[in-house]
Amino acid sequence: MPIEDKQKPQRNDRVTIRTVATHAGVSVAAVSKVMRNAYGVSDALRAKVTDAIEALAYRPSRAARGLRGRSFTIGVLLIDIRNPFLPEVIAGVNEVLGPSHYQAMIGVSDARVQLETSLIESMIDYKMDGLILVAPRLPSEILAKFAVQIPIVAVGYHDASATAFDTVNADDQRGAEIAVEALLACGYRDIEMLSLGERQGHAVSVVRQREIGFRRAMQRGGLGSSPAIGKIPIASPKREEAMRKFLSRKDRPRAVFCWSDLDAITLLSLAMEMGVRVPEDLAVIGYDNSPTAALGLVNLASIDQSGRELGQVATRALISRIEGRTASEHIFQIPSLVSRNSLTRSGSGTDMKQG
Amino acid sequence: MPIEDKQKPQRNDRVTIRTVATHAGVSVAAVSKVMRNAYGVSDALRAKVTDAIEALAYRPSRAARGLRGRSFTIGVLLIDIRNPFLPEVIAGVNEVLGPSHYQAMIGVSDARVQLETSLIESMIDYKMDGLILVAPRLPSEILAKFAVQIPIVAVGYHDASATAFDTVNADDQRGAEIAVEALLACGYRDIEMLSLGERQGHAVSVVRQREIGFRRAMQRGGLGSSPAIGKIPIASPKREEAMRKFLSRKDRPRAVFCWSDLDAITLLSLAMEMGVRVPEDLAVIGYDNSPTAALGLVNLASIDQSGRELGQVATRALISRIEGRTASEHIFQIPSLVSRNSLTRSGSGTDMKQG
DNA sequence: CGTTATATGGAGAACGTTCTACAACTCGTC
DNA sequence: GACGAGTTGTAGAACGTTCTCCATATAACG
Repeated sequence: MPIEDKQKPQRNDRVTIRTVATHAGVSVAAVSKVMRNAYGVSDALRAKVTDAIEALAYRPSRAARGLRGRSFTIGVLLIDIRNPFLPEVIAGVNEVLGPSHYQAMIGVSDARVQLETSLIESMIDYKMDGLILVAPRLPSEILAKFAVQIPIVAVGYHDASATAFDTVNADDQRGAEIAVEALLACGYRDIEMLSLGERQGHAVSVVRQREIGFRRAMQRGGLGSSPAIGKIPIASPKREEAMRKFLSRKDRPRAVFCWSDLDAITLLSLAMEMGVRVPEDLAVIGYDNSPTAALGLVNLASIDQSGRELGQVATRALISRIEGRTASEHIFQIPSLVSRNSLTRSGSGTDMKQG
Repeated sequence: MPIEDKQKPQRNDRVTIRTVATHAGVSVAAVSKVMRNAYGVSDALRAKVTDAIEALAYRPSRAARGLRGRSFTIGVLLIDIRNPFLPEVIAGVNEVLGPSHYQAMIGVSDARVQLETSLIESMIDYKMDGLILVAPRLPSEILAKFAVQIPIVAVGYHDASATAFDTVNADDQRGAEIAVEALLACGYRDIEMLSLGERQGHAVSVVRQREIGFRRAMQRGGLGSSPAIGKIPIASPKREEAMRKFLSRKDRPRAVFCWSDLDAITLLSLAMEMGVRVPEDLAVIGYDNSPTAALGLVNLASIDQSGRELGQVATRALISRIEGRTASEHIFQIPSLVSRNSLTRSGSGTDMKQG
């Protein structure tokens, strides 16, 4: 079949929408229409175009797409890549995105507000179609401002009053309550929480929510109106120092609830080094049910909040918002207890999962 | 009837390069020149423009930049986000990128060749300036084809003959030798390796390189011409089953070298469950020196290959290639041994048996 | 037949940058 | 006062899409 040659020198070897149009003998607009599944395309035209796309192995430029329309990319912002809980969220995101035509690009902010801001801006500048922010540090007003420019779903960010963006959370208050209830059920009364020492107490953060749940459950259990909450710094040398201090305290509590498995596991390790027996001298319960906690060597009881599901739900919410939903959604999941030997010597040592 | 993608992008009065130009009373080209630090800009002009940029909080659109020039973004492709070694690489990348004007965007391929290809293509389509591929699965010819379109540095990919792209590796052969030498130095003679059971043996992969080093060191130590190498599948249920089988073998070796801490740590856990004492009954040495290995509870001897440094070096290599280098570079780092209790009871006196 | 509605395809203006080519202006220098 | 040589700024053509009109062909109807 003769193809009309427009004498247009193809200096670049890249296959563009124009190459496809020429090859199929149709207009650029027609190809674009087929690509976008737009209205007003006959079966014959569609066939011609898809054949040409196939033959030329055409891939639309995301950069050019972003300039005008959608880029079919969603950005995921992680606060920290070393916390083993976060990869689970990514896995969930990818599972939902897999069959769709969207792709995820991940940025890592390392818990620095400055970098977080600039990554969000970059993602907007890339004309990404939506953002999933995992445990962002920015205040709600700032997020709301960004949300005007791009659909946003925040995970691990407790602000159910936000109207500009969606949130997806495990119920961290309830999770902490479950932890305390489990300790109480084992007969422990002298209970403390080891929380995270952040510079500014971020009311929306999962950590603060867990503190609230801890306090409520303790009060409900009749254990004082202001139960003890210790703060462990995030930086490494001071972090272990604080834990050692806790472990060697004379009035060390009988049981401890750690805000995260990360801390609980380090605590377990230090306890072993210092000859503090777990659970005989000190019962420990963590949060996240990370893979390391499940190791027989570690055997850490933990609150499970399925990062995978969180990622899946967040992704679905984001897509629905991209496709036009405007009312904000705030989704909660209920965490559950995974009982292991650090809580009580339970005989077999196999996992016991309870609602 | 066809489904039409409908979207109403909010009309946003974005600050563009044109806004800045008008505000500063200069041309668009002048602003672009200042942005790019190009030649032929007077101090007065520069001052006017930077003031306007500041006043308007102008951010250039990466999408538009990518269409014409550079996007100042580099793509990082991770084979798997759950392996705790990989976050270290990212950390190294971010450290080098931090002070520069480049930013990293990460894609996760989940070890699927199909997804890996499409992510690389996406990153090219985004007009990213360069790619760091961490332990890619694609064959060298394919990578070379991509490398024509975009600068590529492969990490954990042994192909020193590649001319189209750079490689950055720890010397995995040497690492395995060091592991065997350490086991020999402890007096163990009956040594096996537990390697990864991949579908197609990928000669460029770190795993195969470690097998080569293992064989060479064993032969050099006079321990047979074809030492035993077991294969552990990657999928979870079969994986533990294979390890249990190994641990309960009557002719189980006295010492084992695992290709990765991931496997070594699981092995340690199962050994404890099954009553196999480490190191008394079985000495174990891993690879990667991951944070979990360093835990007192785990205390796994391991070969350290500093993922952070690998990330840093790869990033510097990529930037130099983006800035014009054309000859390929193949960089090696020498790994080192971190001795811990899983290798030999070394005096710190920690007990592997929990309780 | 003429008129109108509908279905299909195309022209061409955005989108926000980069960067080449060139204009204008200042200094010397002969 | 003509002529380079150098310096500083600008105009305008890409880049590869999307998407709003608009043109044309066909069908439906009086």
